[in-house]
Amino acid sequence: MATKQHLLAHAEDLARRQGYDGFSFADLAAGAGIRKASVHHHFPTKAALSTELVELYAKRSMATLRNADGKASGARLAAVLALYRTALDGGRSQCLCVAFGAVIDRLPDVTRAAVAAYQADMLSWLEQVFSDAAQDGGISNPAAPAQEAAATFALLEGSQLMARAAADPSQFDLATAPLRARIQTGGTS
Amino acid sequence: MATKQHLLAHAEDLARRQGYDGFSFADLAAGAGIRKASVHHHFPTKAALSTELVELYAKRSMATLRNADGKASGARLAAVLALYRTALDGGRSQCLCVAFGAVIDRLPDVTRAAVAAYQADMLSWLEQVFSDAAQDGGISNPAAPAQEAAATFALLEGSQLMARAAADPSQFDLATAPLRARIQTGGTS
DNA sequence: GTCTATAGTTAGATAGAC
DNA sequence: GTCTATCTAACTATAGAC
Repeated sequence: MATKQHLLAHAEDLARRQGYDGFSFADLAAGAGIRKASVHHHFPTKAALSTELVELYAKRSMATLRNADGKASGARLAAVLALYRTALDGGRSQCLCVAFGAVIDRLPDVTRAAVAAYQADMLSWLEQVFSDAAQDGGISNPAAPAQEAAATFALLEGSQLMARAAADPSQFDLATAPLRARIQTGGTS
Repeated sequence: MATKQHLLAHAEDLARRQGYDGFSFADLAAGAGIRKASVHHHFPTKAALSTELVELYAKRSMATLRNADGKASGARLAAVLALYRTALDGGRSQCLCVAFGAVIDRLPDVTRAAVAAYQADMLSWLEQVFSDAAQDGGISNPAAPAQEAAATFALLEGSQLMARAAADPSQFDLATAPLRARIQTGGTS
């Protein structure tokens, strides 16, 4: 079981940095100190491995966000900003669904479905945040929640992409500054 | 020369949809009706081909934007929104630098530099738009131009990513709606 | 400018021994 | 659960004939 966890961790790291076509069973085998054939014992196909990767990533991400449930809308928006800032890892990495989303056409059907599900969950969670913001005033200038959720999700993914291409993680902070500025620290506006 | 143009066009299409590791000399050869070795006559290496691809893409994109130079800030912002909406091609494709940016670690050095240059040009152009907006009032609620430029670029790239992962191009419009709503059609506010 | 032929490497996946 | 061995296919790239 420890081997499987090690394989998953290494696979996630490689997949996030190099993309779906950028990691192989050989890479994972080398990382775990076993042979390629042994990796297939834990994950029959790359499709199965990738799907499990996305599902675990989604579960972990949503669990992190749900820790903030109950807090005011501004605090929850700050939480999702922190989640993506952390995932950037100083420019070393990015969200798994940025890496996989960019090559969505290349993914096995099951993996593509897992990416879409992750995205739908995120959007739904964000929509609730902006819906609550209209009540508690925790975020200034609120537009329609569905628009705000989509715009926020796109901004977070795009900011990671931009920061990494520029090899400058501070670009993430620059791009998200206007959104962060909308968080009302004083509670009800 | 016609063959080279055909190879470039096919390569761009594949690269944007499938990513750097998702297209091959074999694909290009098949598309042009020639052999793999013949493709190497036009482009010695994949690094050279990819770099030329990015440079041509950047040149074409910037030329499109410069057509709007001289117009008011709001019209120029609308132009860049249209550029990315068009590049999405109904969900069929995406900006070349979204595809390549997501696997920036995998790119040859020269190609990575070309992607970074494209991004720097775009950010510089956007910064001027928001800088002018502070004067002509063509965009409401203007924050610092460098922040606005970064946020806009990230939003455009992220919106493409999101729309394609959701297999729903209207998600691009949803995500960009709040930004579009800031364009003041009446000229000076 | 295109071809055949091929080198050298890597990929995902399987069979069957231990 | 890990191994050796192997398969088939794909990859980038080159040499040299036409």
